Amino acid sequence: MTRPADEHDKFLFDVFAQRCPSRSTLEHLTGKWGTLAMVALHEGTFRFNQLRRRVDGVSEKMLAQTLQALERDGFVHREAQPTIPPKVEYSLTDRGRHTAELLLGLIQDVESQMPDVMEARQRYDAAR
Amino acid sequence: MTRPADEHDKFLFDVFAQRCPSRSTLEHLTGKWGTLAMVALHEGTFRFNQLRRRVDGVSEKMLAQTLQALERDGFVHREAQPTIPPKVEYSLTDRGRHTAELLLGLIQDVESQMPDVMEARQRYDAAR
DNA sequence: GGGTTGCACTTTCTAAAAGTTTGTACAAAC
DNA sequence: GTTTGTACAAACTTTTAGAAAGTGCAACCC
Repeated sequence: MTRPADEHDKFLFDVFAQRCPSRSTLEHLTGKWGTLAMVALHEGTFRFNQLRRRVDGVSEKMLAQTLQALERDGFVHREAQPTIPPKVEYSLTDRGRHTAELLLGLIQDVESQMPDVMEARQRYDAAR
Repeated sequence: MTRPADEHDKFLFDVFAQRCPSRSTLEHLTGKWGTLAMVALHEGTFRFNQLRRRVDGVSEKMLAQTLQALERDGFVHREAQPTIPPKVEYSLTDRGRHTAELLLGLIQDVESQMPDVMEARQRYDAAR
């Protein structure tokens, strides 16, 4: 008799191990644009260029790449209409929405800590 | 009469704006090594090379750089003894510990979703 | 006592990633 | 009929990450 599957899986993945697939998934979510894309999509459905304007500073290439990685991991749903000009709508999957909430919490935490962060930076820079 | 300070600060920082200082703070935390370093330090105090072994795959240069950024932002505390050989201990500040808990939650969420992620990847790759 | 190892980095060099620009095939607005 | 917009892909350039070596000494091995 083997252990139940969910108890087993708990120990199968470890982000601290270099080769674990969870490492790349984490990077897709926390990479420079991953977090911003996820949290933007948490606000609703976006078309490609709409999303690009929301995520200030992202290049077309990187947004496409980021969205492809997130779609492949099952966080983002891509709905394309094969019309000309093309119309593609991006939204979160159920799983994506769940994770986006954690990322949203993180962003809000960071924004609220910024006054303290700015102060810490000044103290650090002054000390040299 | 002005608005109270905390209500004001809420709107002062926005990660979606390219030039907002909160953008770089978020990147320090969520960058490739930031998250791993924060969560490792959540387990306790580490010396430099000890941490390097814990965060599998990080180079000396990147770990030093990551820790400096996190120290400057006030998430990490650095305690150096000017002995030979040098002894430097890294730990989280109170603020760092608070944020590290959010990152830990994210990591655990990712690890537990990995079976689904692997399945999603296979479906995505099979569809071409 | 001579060689290796460990410490916490910094500096230099190269490989990989990010960013920029151009091209696509049309359609609608001007 | 020229410009604008769509959602990218491909080619090229710049920035960054990673790998390797250097530092200055002390403690261990044999």
